[in-house]
Amino acid sequence: MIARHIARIRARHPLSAEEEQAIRATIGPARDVATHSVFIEAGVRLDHSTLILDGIAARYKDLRDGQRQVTALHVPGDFADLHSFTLKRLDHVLMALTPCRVAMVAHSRIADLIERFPRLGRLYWFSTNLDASMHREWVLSMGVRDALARIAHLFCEVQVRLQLVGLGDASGYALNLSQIDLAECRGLTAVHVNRSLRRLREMGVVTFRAGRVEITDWAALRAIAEFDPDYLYLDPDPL
Amino acid sequence: MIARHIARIRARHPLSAEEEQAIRATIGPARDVATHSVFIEAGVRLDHSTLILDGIAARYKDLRDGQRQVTALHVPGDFADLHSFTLKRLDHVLMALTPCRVAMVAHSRIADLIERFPRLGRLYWFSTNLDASMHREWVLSMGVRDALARIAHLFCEVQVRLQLVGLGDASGYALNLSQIDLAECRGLTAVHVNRSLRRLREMGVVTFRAGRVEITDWAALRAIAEFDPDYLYLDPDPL
DNA sequence: CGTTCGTTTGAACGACCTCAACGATCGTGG
DNA sequence: CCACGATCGTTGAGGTCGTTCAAACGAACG
Repeated sequence: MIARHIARIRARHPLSAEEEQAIRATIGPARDVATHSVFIEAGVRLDHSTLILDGIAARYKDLRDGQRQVTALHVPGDFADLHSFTLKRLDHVLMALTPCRVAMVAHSRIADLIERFPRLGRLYWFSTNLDASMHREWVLSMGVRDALARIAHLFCEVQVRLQLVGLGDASGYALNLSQIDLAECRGLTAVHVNRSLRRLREMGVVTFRAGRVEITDWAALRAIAEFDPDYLYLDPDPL
Repeated sequence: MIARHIARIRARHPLSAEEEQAIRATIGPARDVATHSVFIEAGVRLDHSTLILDGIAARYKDLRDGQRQVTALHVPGDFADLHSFTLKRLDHVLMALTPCRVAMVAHSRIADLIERFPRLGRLYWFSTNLDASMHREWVLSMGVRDALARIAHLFCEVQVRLQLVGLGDASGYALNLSQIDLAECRGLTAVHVNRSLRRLREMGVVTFRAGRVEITDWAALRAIAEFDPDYLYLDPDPL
């Protein structure tokens, strides 16, 4: 399952066999996390980061009245909280949105790794900068896209990210989230998400049902979202 | 003027005289950038990062119909595009919102610096992760805060960030942006920003006029915004 | 087989937008 | 020095997108 993490890196940068081996050696014990359970609390001092082996996880923050906003989604192969390596504690919570299998990676091992392989340090730095790039695209979505485009954009982003690690295909992918989860990702109410999903379905663009995103018209979906994958930095760069 | 950059770092982490000297040695030539002029284009391969010595700069993205969304604001002492060190090209534009003085820092110098001082590498990594943390707070703002809270939150954030580098005081600070700029930061129209500013003024909380944010009731402003500075990681940590 | 959780739909409301007009300020050029 | 255009701020009226509230339905699960 670490393979997905390696695949994710290789999609953007070459990785030697030696580097791959060194990365694999850092991976600590794995554990299962149940749906909707929090596996990293905000504000707690951390000495490890968490790799998503399987399932979908979310970073979220909430306001006093209980309104919750998901700020990032994580798919298999992603580090959910690599940024805790430098931040030491997080400003948000990490929660499993589906049953997840995660592996702990001690910060001390990451420190050793990047000392021995400084280039991997930059690759991991890149990875957190990629998270930031996705955050910016989300700011753009929440700021100027309407509900239809926001939802469409999320479907596009997840499609690309999952395909990178060998999950899903051109026709769609498994995404076992509730409409409530989607609403919390997009800054909308579940009611409005429901109506927007219906519109997308009736337009023959995409169907979200039974934990699966079925893309029936990729070009249209992309157009509605104004999705430009540039911000995912997919063109390999030697760094 | 580099002093603000040093102050910004010292607000979060200790810095030895030797480290400070090494950082100062990386700073390249400075230049002036006029209001509303772009100093880093999207998609262009970069070999340097840009330090803001003076003035306010913004990262923005826009959609086809011309709708613009600012994804981050930068104050003196900030690197506007340190992330280009690993990303190599940016997914967004960098523009001066007020007359700015900026300094170029060659990526090769940064590479040398962090090779000689690995801890500074982590501090700079931290800095980009801090940017990401602010992005997340912006996602939260755009997702769940209403117009009044969004604007109030921005005023709070900038207040704290400017005070860190010795600009402004408890009563307020200079912020020479137009209401249009503010609107593009908050995903609102200029008209609605205008009305919201009036409300904040009439409530006796904050006045935005003549390029200045005058905070008349910090507690109220903070309450309206539900501003919690946690995400700015101000408690010094040895790393 | 009742309870719970998510989905779906309707009706009414409200926050924010659009369009439009006018005023103030300021730099520029006649 | 004044006229002019440009830019920004301000206000009003009306429209729309998304919300709130409410209710009914289906599926999953003990």
